[in-house]
Amino acid sequence: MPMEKTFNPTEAEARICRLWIDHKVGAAGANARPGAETFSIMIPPPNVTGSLHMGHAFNNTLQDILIRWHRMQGHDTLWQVGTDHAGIATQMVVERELAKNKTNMTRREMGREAFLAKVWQWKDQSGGTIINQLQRLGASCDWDREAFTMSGNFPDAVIKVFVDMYQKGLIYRGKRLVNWDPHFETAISDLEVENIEVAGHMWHFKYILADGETYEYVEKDAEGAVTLREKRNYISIATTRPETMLGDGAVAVHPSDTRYAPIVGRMVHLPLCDRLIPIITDEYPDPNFGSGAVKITGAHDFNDYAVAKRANLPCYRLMDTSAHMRADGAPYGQAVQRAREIAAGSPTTEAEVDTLNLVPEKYRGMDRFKAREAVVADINALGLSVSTLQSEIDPETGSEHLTREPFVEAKKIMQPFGDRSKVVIEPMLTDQWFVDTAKIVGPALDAVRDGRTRIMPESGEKTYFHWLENIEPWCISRQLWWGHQIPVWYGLNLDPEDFIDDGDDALDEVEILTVLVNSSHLDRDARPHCAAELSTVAEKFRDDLAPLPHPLNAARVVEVADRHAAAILLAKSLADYNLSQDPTHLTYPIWRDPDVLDTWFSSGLWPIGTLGWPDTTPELQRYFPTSVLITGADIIFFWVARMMMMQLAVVGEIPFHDVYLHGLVRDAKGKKMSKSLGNVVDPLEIIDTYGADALRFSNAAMASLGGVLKLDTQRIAGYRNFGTKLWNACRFAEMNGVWEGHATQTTPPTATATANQWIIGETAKALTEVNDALKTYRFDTAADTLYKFVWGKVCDWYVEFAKPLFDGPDATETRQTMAWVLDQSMILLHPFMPFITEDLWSTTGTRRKLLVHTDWPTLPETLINPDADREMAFVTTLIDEIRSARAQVHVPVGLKTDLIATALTEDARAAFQRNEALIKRLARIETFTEGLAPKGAITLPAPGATFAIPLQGLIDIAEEKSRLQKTMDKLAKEIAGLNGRLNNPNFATSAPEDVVDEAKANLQARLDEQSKLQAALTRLADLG
RNA sequence: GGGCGGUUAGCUCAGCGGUAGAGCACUACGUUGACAUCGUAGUGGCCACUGGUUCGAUCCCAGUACCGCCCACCA
Repeated sequence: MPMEKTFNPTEAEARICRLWIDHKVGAAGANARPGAETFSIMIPPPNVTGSLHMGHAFNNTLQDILIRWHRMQGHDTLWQVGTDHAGIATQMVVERELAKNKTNMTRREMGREAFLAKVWQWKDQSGGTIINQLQRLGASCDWDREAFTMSGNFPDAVIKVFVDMYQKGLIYRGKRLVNWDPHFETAISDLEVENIEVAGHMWHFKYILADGETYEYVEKDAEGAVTLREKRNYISIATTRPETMLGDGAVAVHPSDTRYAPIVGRMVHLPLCDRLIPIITDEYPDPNFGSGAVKITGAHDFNDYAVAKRANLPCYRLMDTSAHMRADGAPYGQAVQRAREIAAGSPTTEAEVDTLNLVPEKYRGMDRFKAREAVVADINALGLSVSTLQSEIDPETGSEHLTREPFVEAKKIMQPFGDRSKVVIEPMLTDQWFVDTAKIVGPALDAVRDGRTRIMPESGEKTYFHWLENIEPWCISRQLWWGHQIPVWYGLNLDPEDFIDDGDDALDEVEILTVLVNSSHLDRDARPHCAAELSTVAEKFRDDLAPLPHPLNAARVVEVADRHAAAILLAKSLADYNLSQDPTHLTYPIWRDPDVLDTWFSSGLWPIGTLGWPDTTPELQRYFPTSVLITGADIIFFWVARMMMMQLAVVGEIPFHDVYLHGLVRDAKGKKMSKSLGNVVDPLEIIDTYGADALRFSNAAMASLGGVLKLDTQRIAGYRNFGTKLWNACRFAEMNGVWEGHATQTTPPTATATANQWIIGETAKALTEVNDALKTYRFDTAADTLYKFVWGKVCDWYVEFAKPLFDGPDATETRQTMAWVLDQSMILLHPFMPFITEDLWSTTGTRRKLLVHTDWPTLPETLINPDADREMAFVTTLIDEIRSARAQVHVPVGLKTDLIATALTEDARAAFQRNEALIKRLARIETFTEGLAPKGAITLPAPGATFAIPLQGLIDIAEEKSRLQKTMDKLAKEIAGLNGRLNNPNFATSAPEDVVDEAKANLQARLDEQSKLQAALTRLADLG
């Protein structure tokens, strides 16, 4: 059955995709030669519930090109595939899904266990989507090894790393100010915060000095001249977040600030709060900004926190987990009473400070932004806002009034937002787990500094260093449910008094549970034990803890726990613990830390985790460290740097030798793709329209190192056409019997015809260039080379040369050469365009193997024949010139002309004769003779020859004159340039010899050409 | 505020010491033994600006302008 005119991607891709999967072509070690070097890549695991976007398509195309290239070379390859559980993202998706149906319970209503069941359900339902889409892209991963960060051995590996790092003191827990996402009600890391400039305001408040004190406030200009002198009873502070003033612990001024020197150490009244706070000095306030005095709210601002720590000020937390003003704890009067005692020096603890709710009753339970309005209104009402005089013209009377208005500055402020939730992040003082990154950053820096791991492009290396050299502790705990739960258990501090019942009856489950929950506040300071399995630390608890007054019935505890989160947690932990001892009764009050780990903590272990660590698996030994990581530059901190730190910390080895970072894929205009802009290009739609090969080739061609990647569908269409071009070259071959009896040949046929020798050499050149390009990750150069070779050499010239050769004595050799050249084209293109090439491979000739497992060629340089190259250059240049000249003097395309050689060297004559058929056909020449140019001919100079095309009556003499003149002008310019250089004495002495020689040869050739043209012009002048 | 990039044909980008290339777009012609998802021939560039180094600079260095991106606590 003859070939169709075009390749049908829709049909073929589905069929070939199936074929590859069924044959497990991407299995670890597939097509490997014994003892071959290994080549391994870890896929950046996409979110399990995600779908393929253009970034994935780009990224995975590059990985697949490398993997296929190495696999065809017989290397032992592994492309490890898998997905990430993506804590926040997935939890968000599932919550959103639940919310779609109003009859569903919310996450909180259904509780942790039930919600996690829903997440797993969702994972099972949608988790295969992206894997499928990767397959449609043509990715040749080892699908049987698909990993998932929440399945198989991976969670065990994660937990083991946590335990190991905990025991080495690399992980610690502490109450710190962290970025808190009020929507997800979890801590997030610095990296998950996006600072965005928004329109904000700055308010200025007066804090009145205690005991009616006053001072002389003096402002001076730069020269020291007094510009303002007044008696004040207040200090002015500025804030963009008025609601936080409720938690102020002090007002700070710079020690050198003379304006406030008289009142440093004095107390001021905190408005609305019935509290006094001190004026302290600290280096932090900038005397030149605002009033120079800063309110210090240790629990809600990172700078203030640092000041508070230095000054030993208590940090009063004002908000709850959803960023509403706190409504818990004792009444305000009581809390503030205790705060005053603490201020007066009463001993306290961090834990106690945290329990004190210093939000006055009025604001309790308010949303933080509502509270802001209320605080501002109330301070204004008290007359404690700094005010300015405003002039107002009465519209009726026209008279001017001066009024005092609160001073509120409109101001652009940088506000932190959660990168997932998009809500304003609240600095929050909470208990969290941290990786002590300072302790593990060294090896990660060294590995890149000494070149064991290379980062490309180099700018990525700079970014990497900059971040790691200024690394902050990494907050790894998340108050989420979907993730790896922290393997730390706590014993409860029980006060035996609490278990003494008023009556004579023994306490029942409900009462005991109530006591546990209420008395302990689930205090995590109490007897933490970290272990992969609770059983391994059970003895420690038994030695340490007092048992419960009497064993509780486990089932009953769970039953009575109701939906109180802490109670459920406790009950569940009790059950977990005791089930390993006694399936029905709970004996010891132990609970497990409910937090889960940051997703990046687990994905940071992706390289070793997917290879079976901590077991010393054969895969770990063979494929680790991996060869290269290909990923977006946007996750260099999130993932790349952390993998470096973690792998080095855990197994003392770099995770990968090379890191290839690429930019973000943008639309054709360079805009970020976003749903709201409506410019999102769906790779699956591109595949449907143009085929996966076209998308892949475009991706490769775009992949220059560094910069933004602009995706243009016109370009994709262009590469689809490129596939069609190859297809049709094969179709041409088929029509000419090239494939009949053809079987794959690793070595090219011995060719005698120059055109055949030449194209064999061109193939060898293309192979070398592609190899060199891929070795240095220049996917764009490789793609460009292949495009130029297949289209520009094979199709534009060789196929045309073959047409006359098929009719001549070299027909057999030419068929063999064409078959070989097209085979090589399919092989070389296969990593880039796997579908069309695999399909062509199967329909052309007899094949022992699928193309995906066909040997990548090694072609000796001796295949490049310089004589053949020179001769074909002569032929193609001549053809080009004849075509060009004909077009310029408007010879009708269909008209064949004669060609006369007016001068010809022996070499040129031989070259011409050997290729006469080709030249005649492609240049549309009827007859060729040697002799004198007749009147009315056009003249064509060539190396070693001068040709003329007689066109009596067909051309205008004037037109030919102007054509020659134009060429002469161009030549004259070049000659002038070359002369200029060669006549410069410094050029000859300073420039390298070969450059000088080249210039001389160049000049000679130009002069040669010039004299030929000049002769032609003279002849025309005689005529005309 | 700090850091890192970019500025080359109408558009998107390569090149990076020897006076410029590709694809697309554009113009003219064209059903020549595969291909109109095509062919042939063309048009189009003081390589952002100013200095410096050099025999020679689009390329190296310094500065300027504009454009991106990342990081950052000015209340």
